[in-house]
Parts: sequence; structure tokens; C-alpha cells
Amino acid sequence: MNRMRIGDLTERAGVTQRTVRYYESIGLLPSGEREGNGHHYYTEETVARLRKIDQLKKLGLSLEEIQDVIQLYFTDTSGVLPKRKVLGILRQHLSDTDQKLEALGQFRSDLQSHIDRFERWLEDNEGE
Amino acid sequence: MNRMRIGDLTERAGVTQRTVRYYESIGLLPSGEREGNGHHYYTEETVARLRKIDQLKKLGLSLEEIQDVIQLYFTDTSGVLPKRKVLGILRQHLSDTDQKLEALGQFRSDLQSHIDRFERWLEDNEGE
DNA sequence: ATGTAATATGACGTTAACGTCACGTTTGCA
DNA sequence: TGCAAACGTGACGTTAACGTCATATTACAT
Repeated sequence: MNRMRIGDLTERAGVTQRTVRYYESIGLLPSGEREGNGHHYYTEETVARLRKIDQLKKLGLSLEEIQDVIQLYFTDTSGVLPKRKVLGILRQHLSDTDQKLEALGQFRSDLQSHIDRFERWLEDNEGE
Repeated sequence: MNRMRIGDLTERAGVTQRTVRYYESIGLLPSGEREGNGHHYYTEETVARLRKIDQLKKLGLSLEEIQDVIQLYFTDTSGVLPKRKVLGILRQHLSDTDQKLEALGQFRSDLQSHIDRFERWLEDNEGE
């Protein structure tokens, strides 16, 4: 299916129409092509793009931050963008990501040790 | 310093007074003890707790989610909490965390490869 | 004692990321 | 041709997590 309207798009991407229109309004999603009637038409790429956005959101990125990087996934990166600026943004994101990874790893090991403690407690006190 | 008022607390924890009061209002932070006058008094533990909250927030946890786990860090875990339930919550958080770690790792490598590409481009095109 | 800084409380304001409603046009099927 | 279902657009509503006054009381340095 490669020429769908918003109904199919949202169903396949798992978002609401409001979300799609909101993303279009802030420029995060290109407004689908419009026929003479005013309806928007979308493609498979739009689906993929919405899914990617959702994925990045789950990492804690704001829509604004996603703006910075989403084009790398879906647009012609050999274009005429100010390469150095994009590179700077990317490096910043990489450094942010590394910090997050470290904090997340720490959190994970904290969780694990708490879990271990609880499990030992339960073992020691079962069948009392 | 182990009996401070809100001014010192916020300075040391790097948050605002409004934040402290907000956290108290939703039960995320225990209201400091109050003297006869009405002022709240806090301890080193409050500082640590605020820092921990901040750390968890950076991982993308909502204050509500933090509520679930914060007690494990700062309250008597040998108390009378329903152990099995807490364990369930912890395991869920662990699994969520693992998923996040994986997604974040994927994102990191995506970023890295984009960065590499940009760098190669710049190298090849410098001094043209 | 007194003026200034710190604190407590209440209420209204703000931003992000949509939700929901109202209303008019378009489409697709009987 | 008729009509319910789908779509477009505008506008107001909502939640989280605080920010920002305004006002009243308390603490502390001189």
C-alpha cells in the first residue's frame, strides 16, 4: 500500500490523526501531498517515519530534539545542509546519549541489586 | 550540615524551592520536620533523595514512576511492604530498562555511523 | 528595636504534546 | 441519488512539572 490517506496511515503507525496533524504543524512530518480536493496522501515512508519518531520518543527525546536527527534517517543527507552544524548537533547528541547510557546502566545495576536482596529475603522467609 | 532549611537544601541539591514544595505536595519527598514556627527542616538524606530523583528523571522516568522505586533507596526495605508486589514492580522496571538500553545502544550506533559519514565527507571536500 | 533576608502558602501562568468537540466538505457504497 | 463514514480545519481543553507573583510571617544582623 503506497498511497494511503490518514486513516490507514494512523492505523499502521499506531498514532492518532491529531498526532499526525500536530507533527505536520510543527514541521516534524512533511505534509502529505494533496490532491485537488484537499485530502492528504501518505506513503510507506511516512509510516516508517512515524515509527522512528515514536522509537526516539521512548528514549526520552523531545520532539524538538527529534527534529534535529530525523532528517538523517529520511532525507537526502548529501543535500546542501550546513554540514558542520549538523555534525555539531550529532556530536552533542552522541555525548548526551553516552551519558544517558551510563546513568541507565547504573540504574540497572541498582535495580538488580535491590531485586537480589528481595529475592534472598523471600527465600530465607518462605514457609515460616 | 545536617539540619538545614529549604534555602540550603535547594542550593545543595540544585533544584528550586518550588520543586521541593511540589515534590512534597505529591508525596515524592517527605515534608521536612517542622518546628513550632512552621518552617521545614531537612537533612543530608533529603539532598541525596533530590539528587536521586533528578538522576532518575534524566533517564526519562516520570515522577510517578520514580515514586515506585524511590522508596527502595531511602526507606527501610525491611519494613512491612508487600514484598512480592515490590519485587514485581522492580522486575518490570528492570525489563523496561533493558529495552531502553538496547534501543539507546542502537540509537548511539546510528548516530555514530552518521557522524562517521559526515566526517568522511568533510575530509574529502576540504580545501576544494 | 528595626530593617532586610528567608520562609510559608495560595493562586494564577506556562510549555509540551497532544485530546476533544464542532462543523463543513468529500468519498464510497447501496 | 442518498447517506453514513472519512477527512480538513479551527478552537478550546488537558496533564505534568513546575514558574512566577503576591502576601503574610519569621529569622537574623546591626
